[in-house]
Amino acid sequence: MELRPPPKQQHHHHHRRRRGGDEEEEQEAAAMEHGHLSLHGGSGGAFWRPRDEEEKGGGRRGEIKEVDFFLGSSRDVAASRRHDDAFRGTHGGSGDVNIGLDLLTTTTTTTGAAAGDAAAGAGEEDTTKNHRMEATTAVDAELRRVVEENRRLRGMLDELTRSYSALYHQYLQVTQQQNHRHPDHLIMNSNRSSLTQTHRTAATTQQFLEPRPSSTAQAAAAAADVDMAASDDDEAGGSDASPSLTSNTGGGNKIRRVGGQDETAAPARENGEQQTAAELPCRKPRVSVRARSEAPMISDGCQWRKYGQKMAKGNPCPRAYYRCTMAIGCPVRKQVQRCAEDKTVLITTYEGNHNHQLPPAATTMANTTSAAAAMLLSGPAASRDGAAALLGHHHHPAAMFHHSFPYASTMATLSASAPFPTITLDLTQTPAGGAGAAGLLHALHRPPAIHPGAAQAMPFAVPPQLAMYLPQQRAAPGMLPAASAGLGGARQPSVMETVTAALADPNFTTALAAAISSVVAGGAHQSLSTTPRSASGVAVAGDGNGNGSSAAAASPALTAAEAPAASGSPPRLATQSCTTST
DNA sequence: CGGATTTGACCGGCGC
DNA sequence: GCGCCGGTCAAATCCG
Ligand SMILES: [Zn+2]
Repeated sequence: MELRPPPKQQHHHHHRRRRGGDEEEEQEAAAMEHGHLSLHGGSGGAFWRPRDEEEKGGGRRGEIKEVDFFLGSSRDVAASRRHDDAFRGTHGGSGDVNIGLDLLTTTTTTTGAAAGDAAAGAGEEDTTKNHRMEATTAVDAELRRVVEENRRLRGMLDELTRSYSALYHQYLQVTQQQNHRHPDHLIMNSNRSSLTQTHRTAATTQQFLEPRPSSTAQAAAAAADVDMAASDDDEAGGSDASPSLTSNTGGGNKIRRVGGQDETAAPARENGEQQTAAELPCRKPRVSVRARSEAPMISDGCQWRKYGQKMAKGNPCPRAYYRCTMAIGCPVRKQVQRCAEDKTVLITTYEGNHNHQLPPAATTMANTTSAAAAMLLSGPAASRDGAAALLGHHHHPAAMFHHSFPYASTMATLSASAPFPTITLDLTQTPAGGAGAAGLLHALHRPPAIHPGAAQAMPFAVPPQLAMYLPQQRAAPGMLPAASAGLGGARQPSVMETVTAALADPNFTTALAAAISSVVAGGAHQSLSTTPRSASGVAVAGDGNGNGSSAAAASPALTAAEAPAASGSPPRLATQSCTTST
């Protein structure tokens, strides 16, 4: 810093560079200072404005679902209870007779005795009463049955959701392993565990992925399952605050080294850890989205700060560089550029994983993207099937995929070219209404390095379902050197299977969730009609909590739900080109 | 006044 | 080693 030349000199790059390094340092320092950084993240998550939901019909649904999900076990009871009440209320309202019954219902046990007394009084009445009694009991029984069933369903749903997540994690894990086949014993371990038990795996994975050494907690966590995961999250939150995590998250970020002087000097060291950690041989995967939009930038639910603009050699239109500002230190970057041929098409490329939670809208997109990525990952064959499925069979996972992920309706392309693997989602050709029809899924190449990480790298969002359980994970996966290993190897098939499963699952879960929630809610049915889209909702839920701020972890569902209170970011673009039709 | 943009310079990688 | 090129920085500027 001292060395820094007069402000004016922009020509002295080395100095500048150095400065850059400093900045980085500063940032880190800042992060550290705010031990509660994680909190920030959490709050951020909280403040995803509801606006997003409002923007989009689908969003709302997601909301609801989300609640249900999270509530999961703890809130479950309450919810069901509520449900019961509602039920009863309805009944009473509808039938006059019922009113009486209702009362009786409450006192079921006593009924018998009471009846007896009454009987003593008068014969006819007695019979009537008996009848009524019977009716009452019958209804009551029915009601109970229904409630019980409802509860069961909920349980199942919960379970499903959980396993799905676990599975997904597993999948990620496996893929990762393959990608960097490094002799890490850890990897091996994780692998084995993954094969054995899903739940456990999830926990393990988390650990594994987790940058910092929290081995002790792990065991417990592993055993514990989801809940444990939550606790881990807390921990994670703490870590978030720490610089290391940040760096990890940044993954690909490279810190610029200063000119010689700096190097010689000690200063580098502090950064050192970050640098090394951050520095990766391979570029992280990217996700790019093509959408029609007049606006200079599509609204993806995140806040971005422009940090550069350049004229790309290929086209007349400049390319703009943005950085995510939703959370301090969020490493995610994106570049926006108009397509040379068709200027109405806006190409947005995302890189990195968010270190914070994303707004619902963003999550939806993220889901779609990740799902698409997964599909692509699964390999050419799978994709082919997928296409076929689109055309007709709805049983096929791919078909479901499209159903659930509106954004997917178009076309996803995976390209290995360039230093980084890139997944491209083409949203330009979709007719507004039809999700299924036009959609086509393409897998062009199978670049060596595509892995779930890519999905995570995804722009808008963090890994969907995972986030919930693996707060920190986002950091690790994305940056792994893709190059090391392809999906290749004997393992591949299993991976594919996993992927398929993963894809299939979400839908099911989603649909189920939608159905249930709508029923429970008694009000919102839209979800059913529109259906699957709700998947996003699910994901959102997961994300919200997942991100790991301790706060979030503490009261996940609540946080997610309530959070969207007030953050005023102006409802910027109407451009949901992506959202709606584009 | 603080935060976001603008914009020209700077850097590292890559191909020649 | 040089120049191109994609990215990034950060001073200057804009804007609410
Ligand atoms: Zn972000």
